[in-house]
Amino acid sequence: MSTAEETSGEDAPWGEVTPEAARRLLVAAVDAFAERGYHATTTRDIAGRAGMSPAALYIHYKTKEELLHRISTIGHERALHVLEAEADRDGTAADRLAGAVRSFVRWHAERHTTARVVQYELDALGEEHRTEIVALRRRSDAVVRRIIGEGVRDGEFDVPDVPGTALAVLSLCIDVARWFNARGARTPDEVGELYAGLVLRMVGARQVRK
Amino acid sequence: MSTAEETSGEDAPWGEVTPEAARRLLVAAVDAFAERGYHATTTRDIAGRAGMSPAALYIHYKTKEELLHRISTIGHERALHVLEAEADRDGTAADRLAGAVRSFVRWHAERHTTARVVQYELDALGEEHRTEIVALRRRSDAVVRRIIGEGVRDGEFDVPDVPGTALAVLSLCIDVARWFNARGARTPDEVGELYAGLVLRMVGARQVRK
DNA sequence: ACAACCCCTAAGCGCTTGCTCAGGTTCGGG
DNA sequence: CCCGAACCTGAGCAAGCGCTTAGGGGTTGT
Repeated sequence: MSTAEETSGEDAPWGEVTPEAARRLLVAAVDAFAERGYHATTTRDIAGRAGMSPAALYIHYKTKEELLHRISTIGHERALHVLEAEADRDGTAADRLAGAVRSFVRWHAERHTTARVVQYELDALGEEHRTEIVALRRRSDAVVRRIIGEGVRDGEFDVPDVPGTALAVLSLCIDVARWFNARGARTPDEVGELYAGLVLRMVGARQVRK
Repeated sequence: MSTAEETSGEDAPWGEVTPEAARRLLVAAVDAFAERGYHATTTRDIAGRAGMSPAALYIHYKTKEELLHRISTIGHERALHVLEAEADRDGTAADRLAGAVRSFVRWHAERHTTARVVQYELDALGEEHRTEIVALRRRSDAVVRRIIGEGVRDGEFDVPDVPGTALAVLSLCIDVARWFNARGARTPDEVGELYAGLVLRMVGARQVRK
C-alpha cells in the first residue's frame, strides 16, 4: 500500500496514471528523458530506474514513443490548465496576465524535469502524436493572446504587435524549463514574481492598484 | 573550383573551416543535427548529405562528438562576437542594449539552424567540451548584465533585479532559435526590432531620441 | 485445493550504431 | 614516367538498440 518513490526527483502529479507499475515507469522515463534526452535514453535505462527488467516496459506501453506521448500529453494538459485557470479569473487584464505568467513560470520551474521533456522533446514524437500536441500548444498561445488583446481593448495595455508580444511572453516562460536549476539561487516563486513584473512592463501596463 | 553548396539551407559563415571536404561535412552535420537532434543523427546520414561514404567522416574528425564540438565552439564565438560588437559601441545604454538584442536576435533567426544546434545540443558534448562552452556562455551573460548595469547606474533604466533581468533578456533571445521558422510570417529583422522594443520596456528605459 | 489472473523475468532476435582498416584513385613534382 | 602524399571507398566488426517470446511465481475467488 505504501511504496517510497525514491527514484523520482519530483513529487507526483502523475496520480492519474493508474496501474502503479505503469506510473513508476513513466516517472522513471521523465527523469531519464530530462537528463539525457529521448534519443539518448534506452528502454533498459528506464526499466532499470523503475526497478524492473527491460521487458516489463512493454507490458504497460506498446513502444518507447508511446511513453513520451503520454508524458507530453499529460504535461501539456496540466500546463494549459494552469494558464487557463488564471486567465478565467476576475480582475483587470493586468491582474490576469501577471497571474498567468506567475503560475505558468512557477509550473515550469517546479516541474522543470517534466517541462523539459514536454517542451523540448516534441520532435521525437511520431507525426500524428506531434500534431496532436501542437494543437494543445496553440491553445496556450491563444490564451495569452486573448488576455493581452483584452488589455489593449480596455486601454490598460499599450501593445503595437499583439501576436508578436504574446509569442515572446510564452517563449520567455517556456525557456525557464531550459535554464532553471533546483539547486540554483532562485526559487520558483521568485522567478514567477520576477517574470510577472517583466511581462507587465512588456505590455506597457499602467501600475494597477487594488 | 566552383562547387554548389546545395546541401545547406544557409549561406556559409563557415569560411574558417579549412579543408573544403571538412567544411562540407560540418555543414551537413549542422543541418542534420538541427533537423533530428544530435543523438538521432547517424554518421551515415551526415556523410551522405555531404556526398561521401561513412568512412570519409573519420578522416577529418576523430568522432561524431568532435564535429558537434567544432560547431558549438564556432557558433558560440560568432554569437558572442555579435553581442560584444554592439555592446562596445558608443551611445546610451538604451541604444546599446537595443542594438545588442536586435543583432543577437537577428543572428538566432537568420542562422536558426546553427543556433538550434548551438543552444540546444549542449548536453550531448563530453564533460570537458561542455565546460569549455559554458564558459563562453557566461561571457554572453556578462555582456548583457554589464549594459543593463550601466543603464541603471546612469539613471536610464529602472531595474530592481539586474542579474535576473539579464537572464530573462538572454533567455528570450536564445529561445528564438527554437520557434523561428524561415517560412513563417516574420523576417529576422522584424523579430529583432520587435524584441529590441520589448527589452527596452523590460528595463524601464525612458524613451530615447536621437 | 486449485484454476484464473496479473505481473514480471531470462534469453535473445534482427537490426543499426559509431567506428576501423586495407586498399584504390588522383595529382603535383622530379 | 614514376613516386609519394592527400583523400576517399567497400566491407565489416563489436556493441548496443528497441522489442518479442516463452514461461514462472504470487495473489485471489470459490
